[in-house]
Amino acid sequence: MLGTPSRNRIAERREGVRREILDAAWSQAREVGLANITLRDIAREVGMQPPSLYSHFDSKNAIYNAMYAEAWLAYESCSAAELDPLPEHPRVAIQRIARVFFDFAVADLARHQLMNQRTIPGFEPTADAYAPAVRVLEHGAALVRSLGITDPADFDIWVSLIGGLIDQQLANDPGGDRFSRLLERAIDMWADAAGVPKHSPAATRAARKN
Amino acid sequence: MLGTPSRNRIAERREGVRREILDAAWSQAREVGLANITLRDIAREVGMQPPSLYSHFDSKNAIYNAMYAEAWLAYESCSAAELDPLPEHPRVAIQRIARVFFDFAVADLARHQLMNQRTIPGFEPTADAYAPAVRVLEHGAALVRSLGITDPADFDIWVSLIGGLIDQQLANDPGGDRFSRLLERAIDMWADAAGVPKHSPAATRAARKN
DNA sequence: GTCTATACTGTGATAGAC
DNA sequence: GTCTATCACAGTATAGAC
Repeated sequence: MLGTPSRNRIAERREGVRREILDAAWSQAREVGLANITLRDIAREVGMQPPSLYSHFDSKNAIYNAMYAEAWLAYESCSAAELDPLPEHPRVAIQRIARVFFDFAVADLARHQLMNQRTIPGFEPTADAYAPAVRVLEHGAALVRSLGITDPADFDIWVSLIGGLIDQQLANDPGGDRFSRLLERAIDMWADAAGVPKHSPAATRAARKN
Repeated sequence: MLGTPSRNRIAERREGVRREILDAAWSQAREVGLANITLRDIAREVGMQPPSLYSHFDSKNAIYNAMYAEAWLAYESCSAAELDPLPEHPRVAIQRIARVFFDFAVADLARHQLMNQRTIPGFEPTADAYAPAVRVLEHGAALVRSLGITDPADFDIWVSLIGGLIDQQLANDPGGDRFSRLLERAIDMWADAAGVPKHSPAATRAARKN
């Protein structure tokens, strides 16, 4: 058995190559745009011949697919870190969730295009890759419900509002904060309409006693 | 001079060919997706050889450019028709503008992608083609100002809200009305926050007398 | 001026030797 | 698993017939 790498070692190495390919794909995407990456450039950055990529991914779209899953998993752990503990005050909580999502999206145009827009012509994520995305959305919906928002229409409007501001920010003021500045105000507007309490839970409890 | 077509005839014919090419491009875009049209398919639909397209357009992006201008011009005349006369009641007016834009966008995915998203990799409209778009936006801003909304931030939020609902409708419920149904409610929410009068101008005038 | 014929470059993808 | 060789197809360019 000496000199024969174990199954684990082989799997590790293989996983390492996949990582290198994906890292190269991300760096290319940020450099030339998500839609403009080429297998040749990725291969060159990794240090192999273009067809060799096919030993690790079935197609270019399979690379996009892995990147898609990766992006949503990254957001999932980012939000887990940033939104725990969730502020007790519903207004503050809803603002915070919106802000975390907004900033994550705006921080990386290529990633946002992949996660939230259908900007790659033939690409659609597989069910596996899509799973984290629906998990995040469902988690957000549950959080909003826990704040007393029962009408699903309110959740849909909340999502649309945040997404709309993100798109405008990236399209019409990239690198700036023209729309980012408006997020709190817009969410507050929504919270007023949806009936999110303006005061803290403690104040709500105190008021209820009267 | 007999048998020699006049300058006008030639220009007309030339313009006719341009129209045929653009029509073919639109029909292809709706069939296979905006980003997936090819010069070969366009040429075949028009009945000429692919390189002949270059007698009429400098490049594929020049075709996109003409389509872009055309789409915004189409919206400009659509909105002129649908929004004249603009309802006197500010709430009704703001709802109507939003609805006209929403329906125009949702009616044609390819057109919306071209007008409002940066979905074509290398394409950016020229200043000429962009002009109708800024005209429409400025016209919308002026309309909103005329309704008493003086803070530009309110206009930005209004635009983001409509755009966000359009994107969600097209991405998550194409052909349906899940988000279309929410437009009135969302705009009303915005109008409340922006201070658009709830009652008619006549009622406002009457109230002011007290 | 316009169209045809042909070719060039770059793309994703495949086959088979090692 | 990686390589070399090659394919099919895209957008693009140009030379030359009409």
